[in-house]
Amino acid sequence: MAESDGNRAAYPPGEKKGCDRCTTRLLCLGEGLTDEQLHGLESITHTRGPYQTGQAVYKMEEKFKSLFVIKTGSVKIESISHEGNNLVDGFFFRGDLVGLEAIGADRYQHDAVVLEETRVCELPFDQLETLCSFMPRLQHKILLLLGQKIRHTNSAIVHGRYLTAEQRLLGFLQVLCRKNVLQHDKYRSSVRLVMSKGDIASYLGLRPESLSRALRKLQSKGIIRNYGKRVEILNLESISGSLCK
Amino acid sequence: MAESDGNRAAYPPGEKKGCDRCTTRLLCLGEGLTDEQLHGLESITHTRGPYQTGQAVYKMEEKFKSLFVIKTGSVKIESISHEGNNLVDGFFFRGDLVGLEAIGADRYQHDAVVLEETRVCELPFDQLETLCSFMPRLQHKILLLLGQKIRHTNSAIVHGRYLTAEQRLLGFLQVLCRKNVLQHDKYRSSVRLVMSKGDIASYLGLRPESLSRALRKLQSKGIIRNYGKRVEILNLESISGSLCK
DNA sequence: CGATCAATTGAGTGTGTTCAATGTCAGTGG
DNA sequence: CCACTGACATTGAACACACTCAATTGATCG
Repeated sequence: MAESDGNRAAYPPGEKKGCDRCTTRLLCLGEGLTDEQLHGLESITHTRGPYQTGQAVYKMEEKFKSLFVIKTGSVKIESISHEGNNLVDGFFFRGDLVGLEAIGADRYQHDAVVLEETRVCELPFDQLETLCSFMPRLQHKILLLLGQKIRHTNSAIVHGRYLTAEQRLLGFLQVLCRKNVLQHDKYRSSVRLVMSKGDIASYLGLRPESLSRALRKLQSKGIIRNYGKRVEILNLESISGSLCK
Repeated sequence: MAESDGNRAAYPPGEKKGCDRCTTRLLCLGEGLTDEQLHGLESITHTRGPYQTGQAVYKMEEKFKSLFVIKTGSVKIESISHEGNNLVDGFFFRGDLVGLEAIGADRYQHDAVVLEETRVCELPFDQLETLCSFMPRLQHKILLLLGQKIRHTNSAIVHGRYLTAEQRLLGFLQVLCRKNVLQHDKYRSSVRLVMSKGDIASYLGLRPESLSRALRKLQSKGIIRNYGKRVEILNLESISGSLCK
């Protein structure tokens, strides 16, 4: 769980290369599969990277071909608004599956840009589909994931509409806490913001200025502490409270 | 294509009852399947209804079991916000597939409430999954639909965030026009609003008051004409213009 | 060390909200 | 047939929150 335990250590020497021993063991897809099935899944995957900050795993112009699982690092997906601005549509972390939005489309719907040094597993989608036909358990898992994605996206709509800037920010920090845990004792947890404030603002549907103000406000309320690229959450319970109010 | 050609006419006498000859021929799922495959699909479906205005096809409390295809009529899905208000999350019309949000969840995520006399086909999801294992084409179709759903929901987020009340309303009317066509010549089309203004407002993330003002504004601009439960769109091109501006 | 970009802060504006009042329409009963 | 009712829709006035624009500070990198 500690964040600095390197990636190398996770590959026992003598192990076969590639995804055979994926750090995350294809976290989101693999759980619940037999070893044999897992092996089948791993046989179609390819490791990619490491990508450096700012590089793209895929871009909007490219034909949709594969999904990607994040082994280490983090990724943002962004598109262009009608006005020509960059719009951040999501953040992904270790174990997350990226590219679901493009399923059934001709091309990717976003640029998937890396926020730090990042390695991923590529899963060619047509092969994944074929595999699903032989592995009902895997098929089930994929459907489940897509359902989750739909639910999550749906709740983001409510999130975006009916909540104030402060509430959105708190919700975001809460999610970030769960996904990207660094330290996390009962009353105090701290999050490293791998993405820029501008990206966060865009993701939350705010101007950077408004985000900045919201941060300051929460700090003055004693709920968080803003150290630039690191935010400390002092008062975790008040989060859920604020969200429900 | 003509919308008033009844449902009975689509069932040749002597044909087996049920969904064997679904009016919509399982529009969203069936296309591209062989007759034999289609028959397999239809063998797991059950007709439900007619439901009357206000009745629920399914409710939040119920265990997720089935997806539903709308044969005739229309449906809204709604949930409860943190503050306890009703939130309309979507509208569905003939041929649409309802319930995708619940895939992989324990229970349905919404109440699916009927807006007029409505008939649906029930598709038990576990049977659908099993069927998919034997019919890669169907599996592909389902995945495609889920992808579409994700994309659609995603774009709704942008929709909700960066557009003014007028723009949202225009976008909504545009979609409604495509789905729910009554008359539709090149410069003039008219939409019947099966749902209440309050539902529309909720769906667009507005107060009913704001929606009302937006309607008036667009009318004064000569883009639409508001006849209570029917809206005439006078100036279809200006819609896309307004959206991009 | 200056250059550049990100983040912050301030003042003024605008769009949608809130709250309250009025208007409209369908259904019901006198 | 008309008055009454209750839900839905519209309108108005004051307000709140996030936006815009502009200036300042801070961080990073050559």
